[in-house]
Amino acid sequence: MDVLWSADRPLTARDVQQALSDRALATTTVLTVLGRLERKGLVSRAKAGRAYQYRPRSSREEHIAELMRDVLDAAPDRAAALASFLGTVPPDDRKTLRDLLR
Amino acid sequence: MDVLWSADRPLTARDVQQALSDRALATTTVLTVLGRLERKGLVSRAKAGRAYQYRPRSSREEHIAELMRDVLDAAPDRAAALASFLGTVPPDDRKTLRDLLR
DNA sequence: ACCATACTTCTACATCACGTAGAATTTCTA
DNA sequence: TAGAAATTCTACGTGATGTAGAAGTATGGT
Repeated sequence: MDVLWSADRPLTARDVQQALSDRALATTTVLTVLGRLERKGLVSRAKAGRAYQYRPRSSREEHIAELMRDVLDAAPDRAAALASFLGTVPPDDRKTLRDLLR
Repeated sequence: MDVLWSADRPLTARDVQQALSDRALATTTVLTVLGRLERKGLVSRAKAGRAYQYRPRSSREEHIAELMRDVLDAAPDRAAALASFLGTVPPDDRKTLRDLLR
């Protein structure tokens, strides 16, 4: 996902493999992972010539926001959870939120 | 964790087992899980007579807040993640946050 | 039109977390 | 001190994940 999120265009498996060349992954490994990510709805793919091109279904930040929401949804007392959250977060984040909520 | 969080006092393994009596878990099963939770820092225990008593290290809401923070920490652009988060959350939550930030 | 090559799919294996519990050991308490 | 209760150690099945080989399919150049 990091590779796909960092790219500004859809990537083929080979592109991803090259981006991770330090790990020397087999092509099939990359394909397997991309396939699993697709099955989980994190990426979509479209045929482009001989290969598929993969792109993230949502941005990294959207994804993170969704994860945060999922976590929050486990709270019986959402307000208390949010209060605690504000407490553990750096002041900058509180300022960001204040501005966004205006 | 749900059992421990719902209790207003430290619980022994037997207490937990009884609280989950519908699942008919073996005592050792409960002990194993409590031990793993302790290893992960989610609960602490203190000897009380023959048995240990377990209690959550933090409240459910504190725990949830920490998880949210962990997720947020994975964002390179925290402000964007927070903005997205506010967008996926119900209006009530936004109001809660507005009030808390005042 | 054909074949080598690139790409994909299917299958597989190791590892890890987790739910579950038996065997063996320790420790109260009557 | 003996028996019951509790803990520890070990273990097994399952599902997610990282990894990749074998085999099938399609593409592009000649």
